[in-house]
Amino acid sequence: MPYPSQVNRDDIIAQAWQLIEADGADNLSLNKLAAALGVKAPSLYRHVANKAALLQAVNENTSLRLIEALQTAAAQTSGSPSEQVAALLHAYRHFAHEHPHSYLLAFTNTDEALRPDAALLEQMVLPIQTLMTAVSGPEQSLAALRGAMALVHGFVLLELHGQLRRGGDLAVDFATAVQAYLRGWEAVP
Amino acid sequence: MPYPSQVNRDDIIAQAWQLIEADGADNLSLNKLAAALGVKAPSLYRHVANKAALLQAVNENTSLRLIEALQTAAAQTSGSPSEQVAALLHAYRHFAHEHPHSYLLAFTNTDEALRPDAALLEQMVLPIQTLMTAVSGPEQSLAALRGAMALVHGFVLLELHGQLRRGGDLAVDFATAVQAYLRGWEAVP
DNA sequence: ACATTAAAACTAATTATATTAGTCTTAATG
DNA sequence: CATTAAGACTAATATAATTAGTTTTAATGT
Repeated sequence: MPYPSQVNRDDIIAQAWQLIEADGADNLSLNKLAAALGVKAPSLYRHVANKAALLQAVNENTSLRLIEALQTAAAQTSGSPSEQVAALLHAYRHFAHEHPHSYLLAFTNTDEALRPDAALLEQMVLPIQTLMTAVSGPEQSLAALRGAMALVHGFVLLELHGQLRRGGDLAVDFATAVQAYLRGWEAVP
Repeated sequence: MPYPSQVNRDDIIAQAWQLIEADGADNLSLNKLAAALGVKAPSLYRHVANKAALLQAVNENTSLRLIEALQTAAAQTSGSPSEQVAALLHAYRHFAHEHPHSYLLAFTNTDEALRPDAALLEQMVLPIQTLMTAVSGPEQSLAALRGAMALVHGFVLLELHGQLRRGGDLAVDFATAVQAYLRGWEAVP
């Protein structure tokens, strides 16, 4: 192996993840990343096609972690289907709060190439979908799932982007909104 | 006045808005913008402090247009408070679909300095807030408003970011989700 | 008519970043 | 001990934002 320092693809992605967690994707340059790994920027191209591919790998990492968090939460939840959905939506929000920069990079990206792929997204929402179907019935299950995801995702983004600045307890308001939404599905005419 | 071409701050912001509408903020460079105005990039600094200030002005423009769209919709709506809220949420979504790039730039921004200010945001949601209060009662009106905004904003972003790719009619699913949410508030125990 | 001023353009330079081309180092292999 | 190839390096290029310093020209005052 050449030269003192040595780096592999996984190291690079792990380090990128950490820098993004700390400072956000906007503040990640390949120079900084390389420096953190004790290497110069061009060396990274030995392991990663380009910055987009790197960020895509970071995003896949984020998706996998979120999937894991939701599966864990699903395994630990009990109660009525509605209560369990609520618990998963809270777990989802909790993840976003724990990893705001990674969450934003993974799930609010204009760049087609950086988006998590469809299969991963499906796997991600599967636990919620299953329970939601029990709440809404199978006919409307996709609409009900989409509404649920919109509600959490939207709430989280409004929080992360600083658009809920009028006070009050955001955790309580989130719980209240989720309950209203689920109650609406239970009260189908 | 000096030199053949001449440009003022409003021209610059209007042109930036148009380029962003067409191609997204990621594809706007000061070079392109200046060229579209028949001028060189450094000339822009005579009228705008820097790129951030320019984008901030563009975002304010977007907010004002959205405010106008919602006020117009509010003026034309009739029916029960729930029906009127639903109509406003549809108008909101419609605006986002008509102006996806501008919407994303204005409302999904990590950069503190680019965010629409609090007063403008309040003005924006005021028509929705007023009606929502009639649905939820005044006690819970802030939570109810936040949930409604989260639902639309989240739904729109999932759409714009290509995360609802499993078919079905998204307009119908949106309407369905909104109805469920509002029904939930009407069915408060 | 002419000199002055000031707004607003310009060119040239600086910094940062991603990326490519071409070179050097060294561990492993024959 | 020679060769090879992975993986580092330096140097160079292109694009962007931004700053410094210069030039143009309309308007103003004498």
